[in-house]
Amino acid sequence: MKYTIKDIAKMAGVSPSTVSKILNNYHDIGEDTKKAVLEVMEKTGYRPSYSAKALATKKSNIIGVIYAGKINADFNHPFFVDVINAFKKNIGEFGYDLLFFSNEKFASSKGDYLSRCRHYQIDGCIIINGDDIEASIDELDHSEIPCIGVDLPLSGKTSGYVTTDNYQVSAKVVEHFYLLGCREIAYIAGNPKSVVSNLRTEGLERAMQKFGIPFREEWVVHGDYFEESGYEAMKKLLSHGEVPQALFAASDLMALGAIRAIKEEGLRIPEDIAVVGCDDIDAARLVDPPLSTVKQDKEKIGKLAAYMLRDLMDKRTDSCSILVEPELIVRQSCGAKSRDGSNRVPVRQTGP
Amino acid sequence: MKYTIKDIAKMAGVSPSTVSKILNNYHDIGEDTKKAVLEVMEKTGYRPSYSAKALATKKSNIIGVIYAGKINADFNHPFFVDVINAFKKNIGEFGYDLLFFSNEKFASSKGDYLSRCRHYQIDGCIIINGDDIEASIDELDHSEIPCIGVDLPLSGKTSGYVTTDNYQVSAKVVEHFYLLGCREIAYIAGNPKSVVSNLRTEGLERAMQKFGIPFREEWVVHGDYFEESGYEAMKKLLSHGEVPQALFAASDLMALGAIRAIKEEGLRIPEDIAVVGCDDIDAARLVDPPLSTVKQDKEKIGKLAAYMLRDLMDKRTDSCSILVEPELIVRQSCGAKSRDGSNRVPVRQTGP
DNA sequence: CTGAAAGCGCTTACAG
DNA sequence: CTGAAAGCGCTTACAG
Repeated sequence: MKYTIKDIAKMAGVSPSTVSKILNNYHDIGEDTKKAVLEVMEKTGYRPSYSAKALATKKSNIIGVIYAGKINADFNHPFFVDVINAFKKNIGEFGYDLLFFSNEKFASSKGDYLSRCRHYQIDGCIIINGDDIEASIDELDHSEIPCIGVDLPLSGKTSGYVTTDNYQVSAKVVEHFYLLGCREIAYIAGNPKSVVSNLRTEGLERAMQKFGIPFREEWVVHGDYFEESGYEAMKKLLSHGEVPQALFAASDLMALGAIRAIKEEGLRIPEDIAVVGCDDIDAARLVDPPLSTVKQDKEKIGKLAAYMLRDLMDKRTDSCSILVEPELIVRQSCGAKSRDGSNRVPVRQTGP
Repeated sequence: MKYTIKDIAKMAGVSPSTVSKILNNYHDIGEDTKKAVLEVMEKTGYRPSYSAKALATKKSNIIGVIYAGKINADFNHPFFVDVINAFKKNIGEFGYDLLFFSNEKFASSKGDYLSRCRHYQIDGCIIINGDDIEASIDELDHSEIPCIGVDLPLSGKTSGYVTTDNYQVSAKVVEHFYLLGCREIAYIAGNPKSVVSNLRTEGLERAMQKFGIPFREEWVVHGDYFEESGYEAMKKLLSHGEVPQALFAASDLMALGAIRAIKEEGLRIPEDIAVVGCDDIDAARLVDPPLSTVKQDKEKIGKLAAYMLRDLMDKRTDSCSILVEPELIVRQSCGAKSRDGSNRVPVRQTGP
């Protein structure tokens, strides 16, 4: 049996308006009336209709989740899945549910995000960055609907974004290598069309400059984030005849591919080449040698996104943006730790 | 500017009823009228209000996604994330969006899934199985709302479920070991409270019986699916003094933990102990030796769930259930393939 | 402190 | 083939 606000009103001997006010925590309600109504609600297990409320208030308590642009995989993206997870948890505590747009049905009008948000009367959006962002994201960004970008700089008046400080990602690695005495650093970058990837390359270049390490173009090669491309990239790097002291790969998978190539050449890790990856995937700690890597604070990113979006929706803040510090996870592949886990004193000689 | 059905009607010189009929593809509409209205819609970029429609029709075009019971992680569960991904893709093509319930806000009434589904006028549900299922799942299962369980047998008149054939999971491993000449098979099981885990244990027992292999209680030990528990379990197994010819672990992570323990004892894989895991996580193909494993067909499970739910919602079918075949992925850890990838003739002697 | 009434934007018999 | 009217279940000024 499904009850409406009218039923409850009748059963409690009051008007629907009164019930509505109790539902919405108005304070000018008599104690006795309130108690009586609450009792009826309890007894009947009454639950207000969501769509009726949404229709009347033009508010939905629903947050839209958009995977913008081309993205390798929606849910099973190793980075975003954790971010969304943390986001869901935190925004859930504010009473919002999450609506994932299906792109398939509306393939033609897929881009028309604003219309779709209005259609559902979405209260706010979280937009996950892929490659080749559609133009209509811009439209949404600059609409009246609050949006938070993840790894995607938004500029609308009711928008904000959270990103890992991608400069720091490479800067931390460079610093670490520097302190270990490595000056010849090779780099396997990601897709040169990706904003994130380019920020990291830039960060690497700057950090090396800062430490007075020469940045050599021929030691930068691009992959596609997957293992095979890391293998190929490393083969190419080694084909020059020179062996770099250290390697930074923009993804753990590429780092693992590179390690395979290095081993095939009969070189040792970290003795001949120190390796650091990026992402901290599960496999990183399970392979041999355990892979040092840079980890993004996905929990914090998701949580910040939730809090920022809430503030935006409540009009407590204007557009805002935050950079989150990445963390360097030191395992054995970079040579800073010996197999038994103790710290090792850097013994390398600098320069050729 | 937001248009309503009234605006469109006025601009096209017809009644709202007519517009509504065009929106809903009624066939008794004059060609000219239709064309005129469509034109206005196009020009204005009109999008009907979702909540108004939902209120009037009591249909939402939204599918609820419920993670029932305690589950280690919602989105980043290695198995379910792929299932949901495939589900989303397929159900999206039927025009449905996905609503993920936030459990946090409603912690007290968390269990009251039925109310919440009615509240949103959810058209159907997909329910993901965790441990210790709440009683209210049962209520939902037996309600008028169509539900599909994943790894969760539902019994309602408008419910169905899809599961991997968990008997086959262990049966395939046993058969494989048998053909390699292994008769002494140890097993690291999962949580003894988990239905799935118990089905697999049962399947193992039966299959071994079928092949005339003795099932020894002392060679079954339980873990919690994570790496450390696999390590501990293997230590325990080896502490008996006897070394099994083969090991099946109910998760890849436990298999990797076990491999660590085996290596520590100075034993070789697969020469001394052949190992097969379960899940086919990324790390499985990246470790040394690459881990043989059993893979569930997550794509198919997600797709079937979508099709079955659609049929249930359209009342094209009654309750239904499907078992999906698992697949054995042969790599090097089980001894069937040599390092160079060629097949190896089983050379083991049977028995002690 | 409480209630009558209009309105949110659709759909759906029903009449013509 | 088209339209007038009632209804879906809430909220919100407004009056008292």
